[in-house]
Amino acid sequence: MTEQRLQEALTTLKNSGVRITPQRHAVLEYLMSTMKHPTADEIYKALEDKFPNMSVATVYNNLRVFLDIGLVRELTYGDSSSRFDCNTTEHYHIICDECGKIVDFHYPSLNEVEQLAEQVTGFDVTNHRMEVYGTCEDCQQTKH
Amino acid sequence: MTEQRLQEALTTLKNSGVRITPQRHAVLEYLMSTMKHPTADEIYKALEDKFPNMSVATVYNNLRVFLDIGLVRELTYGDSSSRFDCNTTEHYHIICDECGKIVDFHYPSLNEVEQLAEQVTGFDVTNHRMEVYGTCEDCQQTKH
DNA sequence: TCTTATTTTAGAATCCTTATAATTTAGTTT
DNA sequence: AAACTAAATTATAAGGATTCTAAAATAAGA
Repeated sequence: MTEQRLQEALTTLKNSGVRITPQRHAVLEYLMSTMKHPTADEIYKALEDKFPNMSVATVYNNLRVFLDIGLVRELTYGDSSSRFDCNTTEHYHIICDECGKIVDFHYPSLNEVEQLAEQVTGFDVTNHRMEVYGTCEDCQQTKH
Repeated sequence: MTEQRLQEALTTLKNSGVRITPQRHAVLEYLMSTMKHPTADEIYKALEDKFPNMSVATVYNNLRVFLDIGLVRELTYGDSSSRFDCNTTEHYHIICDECGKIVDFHYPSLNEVEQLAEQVTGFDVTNHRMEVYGTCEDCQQTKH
């Protein structure tokens, strides 16, 4: 399943004329294996055992390549560094104010939002993003 | 109207034990007078005629104070620097992909989103934000 | 007016990200 | 299988946004 997606992604890379290097493969594999939405630095640290000589620049370079091809999405919130999400299906994020956990959040179409926005503002709308904030179940329990 | 809001904000500051300095006043006044959603640096530049000796740090310090008190909201998008919005009423933003313009966008309650999110994820939801992207009317015309 | 805690200032420091230039390498061609 | 070449990696420097620091200035109360 994850393996399947990885193979598809590798094919997409090849078709785009992008070489498959061990580092690139590892970054992609890590992104696909985790449910977290890691920062560049988290990816870097997660792979430093396997690739002790890998440069942070390599992580950034590859994330940029994946972004350009549409294999990942960049998430920017208030905190300092970007997070990366390789789930490219339509979904939103819900973020815990306490622990910072980011959870994928699916629900029925909000496409009418885009239509409504077009009517109200006259924009030619291409997409939208939404984040919901709150306290996750774990942190609700921890709170006395 | 803007004057009214400014007075209210100043009162809020006083009640929070925050001193009203000329620089602080000017930053707040500028934020309230513009429909743009300026960056810290834009505010700094806009005030450099009035306050040639003001430090950028002062702008950042004051924005932080306003944020803590809830007088402004911080908007973080993909681009490098944060933008600040002193419209604290419920609204969303629609952003032009071409020129970067940010327009306030009002429409009927999306509170059901928060309710639905609670049901699906078990989070205790406090708020949400949404950005819609597209091409504004000006840029649609410019495009041949 | 005097006092003091807060604010401002200038500049250094930090963090995240991108640029540079030299070295290595993936993948094709011979 | 060896050679080739464009692309990728590396280490490091550079960049931009923001925060920190310590000294000087000042708002607002006594």
